[in-house]
Amino acid sequence: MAVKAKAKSAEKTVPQVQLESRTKGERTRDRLLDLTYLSVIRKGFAATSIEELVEEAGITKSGFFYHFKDKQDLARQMIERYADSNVSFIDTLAARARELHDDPLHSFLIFLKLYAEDMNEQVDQHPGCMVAMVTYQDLSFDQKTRDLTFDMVRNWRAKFLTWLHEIALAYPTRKPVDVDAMADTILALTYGGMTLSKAMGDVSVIGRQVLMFRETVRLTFQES
Amino acid sequence: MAVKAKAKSAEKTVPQVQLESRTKGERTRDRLLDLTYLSVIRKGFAATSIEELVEEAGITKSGFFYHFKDKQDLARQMIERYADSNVSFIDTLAARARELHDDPLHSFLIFLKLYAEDMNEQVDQHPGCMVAMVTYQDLSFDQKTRDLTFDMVRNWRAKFLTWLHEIALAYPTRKPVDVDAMADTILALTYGGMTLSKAMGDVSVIGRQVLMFRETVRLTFQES
DNA sequence: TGTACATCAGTGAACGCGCGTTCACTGATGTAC
DNA sequence: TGTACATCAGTGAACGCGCGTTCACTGATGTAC
Repeated sequence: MAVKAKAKSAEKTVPQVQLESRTKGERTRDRLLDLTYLSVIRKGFAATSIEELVEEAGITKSGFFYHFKDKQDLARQMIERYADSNVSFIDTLAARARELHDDPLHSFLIFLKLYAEDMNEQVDQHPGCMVAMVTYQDLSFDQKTRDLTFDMVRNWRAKFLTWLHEIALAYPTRKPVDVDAMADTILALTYGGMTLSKAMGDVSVIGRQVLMFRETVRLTFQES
Repeated sequence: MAVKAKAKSAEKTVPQVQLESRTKGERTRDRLLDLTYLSVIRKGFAATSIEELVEEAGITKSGFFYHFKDKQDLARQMIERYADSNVSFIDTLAARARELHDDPLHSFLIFLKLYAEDMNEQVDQHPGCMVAMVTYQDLSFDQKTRDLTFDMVRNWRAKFLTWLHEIALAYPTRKPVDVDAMADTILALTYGGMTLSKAMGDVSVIGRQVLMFRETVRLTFQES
């Protein structure tokens, strides 16, 4: 979420008031996508009305249809943007962990710690609950949108799997380890933990689950 | 899901055709609740229309309002019935496990095995995804309905917690164990595993996750 | 620098459809005497 | 056993509201010459 704008500013010598590199239309579109995201998480996609979105965005309904072909288009664009930011979130965290330790196991343990901390902070803006939404409301979203979501899940899963294979190679164990299931565990604990933390009103659930899992990973590969 | 009907049959000597002890109205109401459950899981509550439900049930829309005050009433009754069957499902499994072994740890391990097997079988009819639905669509359901759901979660959690405390007492460990987090893990893996298995099209996810967790429990308390 | 045209980012009014809900009515079954 | 009434489990028609979508139009900004 760093400050990114302001790429090429003043070529006309006159230092115009250009604090924002995006056009007016792009800003409106982004605002609509933000509002959609929040509403979908709170109420589901079917209960998210265009009427309501445009009121919050401060434009008219017809203005909405200038930006989006129809409601399905809105869903697709929202999910697309969400998936992108989500993948880059994980990539950043993974890169940081790799940076802090060369060994695959130790960097993975660091990654899990960073992940747990981040999850505790993100409280209500949980990334990933979108996956649950799309999964359980499969008739509200079209095929393209669902595919985007599931690709994201597979993407995450594949990343974890590669990493775990690397670890398994460096740390051979006596008993065989089900690395596939291990890769799934992070995702399962994330999605389930989010549900649970919302239901119980306790934001620390995911973090604690991930830390417990971290201990399991450590013990699995480090049984001296 | 055993055969339950047929309590008091023929008091009038004439052995009337009374294979079903429930009245006609009760049967219709139950059918509506079944259809609602399936539709809510597939599309969410807001996207579940009364029109559609009554068509599938073979009655008219006004017939629906004979059974339910309004749409919220439908949600409440559906969740209520669902929560009841869910609690009794867990209770049955737990009782069976206790029956098979006296020791709290071993019966718990048996319980987890039974639970894992059941989850693999229930495939599409996953109990508990209702929790995710209600949680993520909190504005579609009224307070009463949400409370019912969250009470169910707390109910489950409390049962696991009691059991784990019993185990911790019988099997003291060197390092302190976070039993609260452990109780949450079963729920988190269930809810997250369901999401994941729907997203990946792989029904075995929950079962494998629970079995991995089972191993963790065993190692935690049985480190010789 | 001024004019002509194109694109951007919308507005305002209208549409038809489906949805939840109401209301007066009804045929079948149950119960009282 | 027959009649009177009550309850059960609905029907059929109508309602108003909100929603997604369309369409003709428009003021502001950008670009070409």
